Amino acid sequence: MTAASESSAHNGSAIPRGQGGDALSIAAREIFAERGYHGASIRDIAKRAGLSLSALYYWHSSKQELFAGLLEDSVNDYVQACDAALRDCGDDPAERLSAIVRATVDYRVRRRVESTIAVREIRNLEDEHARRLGALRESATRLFQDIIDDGVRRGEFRCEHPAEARRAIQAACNAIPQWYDPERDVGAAELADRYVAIALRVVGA
Amino acid sequence: MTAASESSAHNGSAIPRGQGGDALSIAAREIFAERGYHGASIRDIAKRAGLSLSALYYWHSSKQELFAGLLEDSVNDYVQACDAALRDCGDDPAERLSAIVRATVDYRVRRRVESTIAVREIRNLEDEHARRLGALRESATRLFQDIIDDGVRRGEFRCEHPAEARRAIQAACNAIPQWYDPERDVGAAELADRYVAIALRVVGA
Amino acid sequence: MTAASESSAHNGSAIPRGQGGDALSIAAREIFAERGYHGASIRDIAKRAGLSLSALYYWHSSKQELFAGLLEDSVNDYVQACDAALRDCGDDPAERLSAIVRATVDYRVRRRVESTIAVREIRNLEDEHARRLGALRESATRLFQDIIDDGVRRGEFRCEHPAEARRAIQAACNAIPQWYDPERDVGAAELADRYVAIALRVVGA
Amino acid sequence: MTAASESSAHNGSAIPRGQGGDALSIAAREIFAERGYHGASIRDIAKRAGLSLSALYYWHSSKQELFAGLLEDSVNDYVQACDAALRDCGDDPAERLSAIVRATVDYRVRRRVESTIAVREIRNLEDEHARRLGALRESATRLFQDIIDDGVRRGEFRCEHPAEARRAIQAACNAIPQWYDPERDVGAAELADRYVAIALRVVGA
DNA sequence: AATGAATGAGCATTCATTCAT
DNA sequence: CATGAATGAATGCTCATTCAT
Repeated sequence: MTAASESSAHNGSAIPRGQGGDALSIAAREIFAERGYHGASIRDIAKRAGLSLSALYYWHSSKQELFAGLLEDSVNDYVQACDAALRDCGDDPAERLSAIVRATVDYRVRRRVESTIAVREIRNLEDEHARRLGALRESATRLFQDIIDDGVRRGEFRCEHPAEARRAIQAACNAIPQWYDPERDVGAAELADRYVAIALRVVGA
Repeated sequence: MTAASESSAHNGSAIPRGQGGDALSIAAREIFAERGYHGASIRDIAKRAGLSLSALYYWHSSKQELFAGLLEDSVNDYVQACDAALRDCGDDPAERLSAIVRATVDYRVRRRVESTIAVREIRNLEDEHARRLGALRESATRLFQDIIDDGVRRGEFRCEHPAEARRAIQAACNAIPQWYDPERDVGAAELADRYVAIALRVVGA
Repeated sequence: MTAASESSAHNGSAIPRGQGGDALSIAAREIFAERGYHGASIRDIAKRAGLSLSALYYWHSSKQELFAGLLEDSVNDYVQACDAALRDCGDDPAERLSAIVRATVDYRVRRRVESTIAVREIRNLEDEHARRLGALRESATRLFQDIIDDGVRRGEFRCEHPAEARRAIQAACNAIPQWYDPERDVGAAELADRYVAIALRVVGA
Repeated sequence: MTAASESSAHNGSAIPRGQGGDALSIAAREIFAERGYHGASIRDIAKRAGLSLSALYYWHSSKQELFAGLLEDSVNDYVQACDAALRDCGDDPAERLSAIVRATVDYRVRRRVESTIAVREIRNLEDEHARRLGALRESATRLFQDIIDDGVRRGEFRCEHPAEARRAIQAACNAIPQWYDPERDVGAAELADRYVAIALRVVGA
């Protein structure tokens, strides 16, 4: 807010670097995931980060900004992971669908905490943040949809209702953080294989 | 926020004496669905019901009880709908899977508001309520799982990971209230047909 | 409040006769004694009496009236008991002091519950009630003081500070309900003997 | 209500930053003494301290803790005053009884406000606090009882019921804050003399 | 003689946030 | 970078009381 805010802290990426900032981001992620946006109190977040309430306000200008920063980073990372996966493969629809499902499952497993928030708490974003995140999310949706539509057009997928197919596949992947336990369940790679198989069946590959 | 708030009880004419309980349940359903458990304030619920805060406490002993009652009713109804659907069909796994998917989609469409709560807000139940609802939910899960396992055993379903198949199918159905808009999207029956088709593909029928 | 209030219910004695009224008075006595005026809720009083809240309002026009009625009856009874005790004895100061102490101890033991209230909760009376009860209490105080002053004047009591003596004796008697347990401690008669002995020592009889 | 409310902290000049805790304790003492635990609202306490409701919660975690802290401090001080008084005198029972009565009267007069609370409001303590304070109180009681029992054993006191004697003496001292008015009544030293004389008579010294 | 339904004011407490240092 | 102290608005809930029957 003062001179300090000209430093690297508040410069676009809403999650700042530095010890205090990192601890806060981690704590916020956990607590938002555990209790949801309204159930989480910034007091508890600061306490878990081992910092004072005022320190939190040094790094983030409000609860909403802290929350939005988390979500934005997470969804950005996810979209980038999808882009990267698609960049590394040809233009065969089945191959591309496999790649994006694999990227999605992988992300939901490896970053379970953020995913919990991203999947369930988006409605708590306000105004500007909501618009920006909504657009990002839609871009991910379009990645899926384009692949499926392309497969149908080429005759490689037999699928009468491509929009439903896409929703079903995304819903299945997005539900993973609700039940997945890394200590009890299969690893990310194996799980991805299984969801790829399911997705291919859903589109009638 | 959209259709829901127009169907609210607070529409000019006052609530007839003695019918406050119903108005409160309806208002609570809407507001919990819109804002989640922690985001909903009992003051707002009472206001939408057209009653005073104290009247809410005359009918329900706490916010948690009001919330739990809603969830319990909803999940009970859903399980009964599944049971009824399965009672009316033979023992062919494909037929049974179709029936339960159809019942699920139908419930999620017709009772979108409760479904939103039941699907997303269960974690906010405390103690006793959580235990009871957890058991009920698990019984619904078992209905799905038993059908799929049976189909695999009989060789009618080709499906290497039946637990994953079940999760995918349930996740897809449970996501419906998040996007479905009765004014824009297809009717319940048609939607059920589409999800039955998807489910049968997922299990490899 | 309506025609019913012309009956025997609200006619001076604030504690009405009749089943409901009695049950309420007993319950009120207990709960006011247990939790004090502000700690007691009329809901709990009605519940312990086995009646509805509205029934309480049939018999008593407010919490304050119910409370004041209890106190008034109790203090009236006490003053009458003192008067009666003094009427039955001669004019010897020691005899009279013994009589009034005996009457006081007896009342505090036999009507422990009311005494608890009368001793500790008088300050919660409002306006009119406070004035009336204050006067009554003072009349009891004067009974004590007159006896002691008389004894001093006659040379039967050797006592330099009669007001202090009176306060000490009353305080000792009034503290009885705070510790007395009828199942563990000596009976009322024996206890009265002991306090009479103490009182006579205090005034230097 | 009378002298107390004039000594309140809320007298025009605002509370200096960082000294809110003291102002709150003083205000709480006064208001708890005036209205009792349940009759006192923390809003009123904060208001009299010249602070906001939230500031009260910055310093004290709950109404109960605030209340218990006051009581504990007061009873601790009293027990220490008794200990100190007894440390400075020989082992003659009459001398010791005089010392402890003098300390008690002195405390009840000098710290009338806390004494009012400590004497009348202990029953409103919960759990842990109640246990701790109960033990402290009992230790004070034992100080009295041991002195009296010792006097009886040595033949210096003639007293058939030492427990009753102790109760009477304590009750008389504890009642002082209920009637004592520093502007109208004799000073602490003179009052202590009078109560010492009464106590010595009660035990038959 | 009593009830079920409702109310407005008040309760203790927690919230996100700000200020001064 | 970070803190301790403070705030106003809101929270879930209970209170004494009243209304209509």
